[in-house]
Amino acid sequence: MSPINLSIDCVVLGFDEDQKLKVLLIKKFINEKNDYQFALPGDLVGISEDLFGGAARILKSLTSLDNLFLKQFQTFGNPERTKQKKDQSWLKMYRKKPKERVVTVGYIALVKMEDYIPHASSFSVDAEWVELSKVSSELAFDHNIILDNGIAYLRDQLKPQLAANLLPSKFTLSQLQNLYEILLDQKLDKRNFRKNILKIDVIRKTEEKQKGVSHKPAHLYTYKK
Amino acid sequence: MSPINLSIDCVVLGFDEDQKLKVLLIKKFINEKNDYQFALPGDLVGISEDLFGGAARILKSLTSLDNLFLKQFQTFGNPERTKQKKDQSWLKMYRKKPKERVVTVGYIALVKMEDYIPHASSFSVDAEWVELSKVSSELAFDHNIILDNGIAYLRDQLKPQLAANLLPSKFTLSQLQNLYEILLDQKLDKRNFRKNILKIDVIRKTEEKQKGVSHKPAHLYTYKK
DNA sequence: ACAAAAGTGTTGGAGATACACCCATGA
DNA sequence: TCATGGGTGTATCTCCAACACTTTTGT
Repeated sequence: MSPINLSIDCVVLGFDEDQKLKVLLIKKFINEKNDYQFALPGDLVGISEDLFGGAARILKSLTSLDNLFLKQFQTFGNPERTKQKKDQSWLKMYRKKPKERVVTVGYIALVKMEDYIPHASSFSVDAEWVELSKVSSELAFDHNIILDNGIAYLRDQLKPQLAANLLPSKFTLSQLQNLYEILLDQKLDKRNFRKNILKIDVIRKTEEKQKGVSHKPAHLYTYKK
Repeated sequence: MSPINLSIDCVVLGFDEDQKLKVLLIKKFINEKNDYQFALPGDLVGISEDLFGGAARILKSLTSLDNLFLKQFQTFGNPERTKQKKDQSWLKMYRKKPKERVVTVGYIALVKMEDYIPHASSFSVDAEWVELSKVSSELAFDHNIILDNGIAYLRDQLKPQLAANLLPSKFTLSQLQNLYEILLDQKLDKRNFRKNILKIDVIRKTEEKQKGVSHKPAHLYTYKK
């Protein structure tokens, strides 16, 4: 029986200073002519490597960050998922056995952009933050599906604690509200939002305020503990 | 690189006439002396078999039922998950390569006990419905963990539609409430429960009533559509 | 002085919760 | 006639949604 290969693919999300939700994509060169396609970062699972450990390894090699929010959300096992024509060129260049089936475990990772070190990637290719709405619909393999499922998973897991993993360590209430609005895909009432988030008692007002903004500077908050 | 094997394990739940939530376990004989252990039904994934299709195949061979509620909930990939001593005997008897790593995809299935045909199993072993609270803490491999995670998944996915997959096609409101109470692990107020479930308009009262009970017979309801 | 986002309370309505008694049947 | 679960309505409370103006800064 021909074996099934197992890989991990990561949906890595960041929330930028410009208040946009972005995903980290890998630019894969698929031939000698510098043609490329985008893909989610991923790799085959090591033979004695834990799945979570594998995801952490991929993340670390990509961002040099440890201890990210990192959660398995779904496994993708369509036997045809790596069989499309568009994907054969890359497979032939980089995989010993390009025709073998690959099942992949999807992980979602949240990173604070302030901690992210550009070009820390040890991938032999470029990593790039792409705004969600601008992601190509022609990612490698079934990565568009994986991405969509990852985002959907995040949306319905959204809890106040989750946002802590995307925001800088000090943030304004408007930034937090913004993030919520993007993830929930709906406008929220400012006064109600503030009432609610303060009531559940997970964030604390600091002494500091925003600087250099041409309007009333906002107080900065942090997550408790 | 030594390959990673991929399997599927199913947490199959039924809601009995005696109002207990039960899981379908396989009795595995682990040596020639008729010693056995219990395990979740599962199998290796066929080389060109879809994951969902594989789960459906296992379910069908076990219950002869099609079109069950069937949902992937988590993948378990601890490299040590099949390495415990208690599991070696069975592996040696039934697997060609008992030492190879196995990663397994967990599916949860809900079956209507009225549709279930006892002894339909084509497994060469016995299948047995076991009340959840009475399940051995020494299932094969990491199956206790898989079971617990499956139940937890179900609890927080609980929606009215879900219950339809566990109840007989005609049921009383008390049965429905009972099921909710078990899944949510809390008592619910009878009047409020009825108000709510009727308001969301997913069930319909039929003409029929319970028979042969030594108290006021309850109306039977069905799910709409 | 103007533009731009920060910050702040109150009210009405909907939905959730709490609660107790009579009814129909079989034994 | 008794035991058992079936079936029903109301009052209260809590939570959520709606809503507009003043403040502070940079330009």
